[in-house]
Amino acid sequence: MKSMASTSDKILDVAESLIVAGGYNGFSYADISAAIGIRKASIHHHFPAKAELVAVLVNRYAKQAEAGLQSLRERTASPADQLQFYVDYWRSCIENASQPFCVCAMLASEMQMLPDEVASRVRAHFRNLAAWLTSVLKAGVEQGLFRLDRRPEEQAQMLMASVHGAMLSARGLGDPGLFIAVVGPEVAELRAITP
Amino acid sequence: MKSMASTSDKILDVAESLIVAGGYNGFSYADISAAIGIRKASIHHHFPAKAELVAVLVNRYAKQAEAGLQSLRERTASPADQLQFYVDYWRSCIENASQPFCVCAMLASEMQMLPDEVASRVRAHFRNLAAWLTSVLKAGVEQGLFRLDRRPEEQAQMLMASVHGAMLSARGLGDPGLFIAVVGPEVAELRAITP
DNA sequence: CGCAACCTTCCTACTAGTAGGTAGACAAAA
DNA sequence: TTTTGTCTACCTACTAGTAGGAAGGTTGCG
Repeated sequence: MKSMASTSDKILDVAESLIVAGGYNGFSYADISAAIGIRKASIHHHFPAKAELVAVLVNRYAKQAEAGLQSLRERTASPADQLQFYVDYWRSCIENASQPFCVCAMLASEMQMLPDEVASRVRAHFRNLAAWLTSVLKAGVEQGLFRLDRRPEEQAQMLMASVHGAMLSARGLGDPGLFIAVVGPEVAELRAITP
Repeated sequence: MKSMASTSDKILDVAESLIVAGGYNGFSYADISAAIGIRKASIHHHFPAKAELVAVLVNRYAKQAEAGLQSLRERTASPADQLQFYVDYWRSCIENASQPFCVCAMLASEMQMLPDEVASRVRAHFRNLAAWLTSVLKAGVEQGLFRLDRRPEEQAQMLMASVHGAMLSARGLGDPGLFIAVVGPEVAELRAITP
């Protein structure tokens, strides 16, 4: 049997899904308290302040994401497949509603009123993700798998925007299938243009 | 002299900019009260409940947007120029920080915890925007200005996602210029593929 | 006209409930 | 014994929302 998560991990897990649902101002210690059967004060023992809790949460999220992307790049030979796996990961998250939005994308929309300690970590994750996409695109170009119309840096930003925008459309229109309907062709186009 | 806006319009104006900054849960009647020098109770006189205020606000926003897009289609001959004006509108909003995010995109990210009366209006605006983009693309194809790889409906969804995703990237990375860096090429590509 | 009834807008003063956060007691583990 | 985790009980500030009334304009009517 597993499920031996520590209390602080449980707190972060619940907070994460609450943030995905409603953002930084969309949840409270009371919500977490109710969800995991612990008093508010006990949460303050683990995370004295809300800003700190979310900062730790974003740290953990970014670290997991980076590890996932890193191992994806190591284990998967083709940059084209790396991109496909990345997109499929989000497709399944959104379609089975397990995590229908990116934590950092959610927080990025509220950037203007986020505590500094949170905002800077969100920015860092955006930079990391853009860098990973850039490196995958570059590798793909070197291997003759992709031919890009733009510089890899620009194309990576365009791809990242598509992914986040597609999440937003899926939410806004209440149609999970929209995610892959938007992102799928965008990725396919990179592979198709191989003259 | 102008600036003879009614109190309820002032309330909506302030609420709009507060929502753009922090979303539905990111503002309170007290914030509006402080911004326009009126008591909280007076705001409740105009808008009894918060959900109603935001519903009216989204209605107004969607109506203005629809009128703007409609007149753009009537006054501007080329579908290619219509698209360009649309994108440039947002570029200037973002670059001079006058309204650096779409109200409905902001609310769409919080969709899961929005009151029904607000959520349905946000969905409606997304549908309207997608429909407008679709019709512009269709007209462009008919006039031989665009040649799309996908059906106009799909291409419109991809374009809408790019626009929203680009707004998010500009925010998340704190770089207003990113908006046009992402959306510009996306639009240019539609025009370029005219064999 | 004069005057009352009404309506709109705003106010002060309040409610019940929730926000994030604190102090200190207690039990179990190291 | 000290540390760790949890608890009860509490605090202050703020949340959306309500009650009741004052000021001023508008309308209808004798």
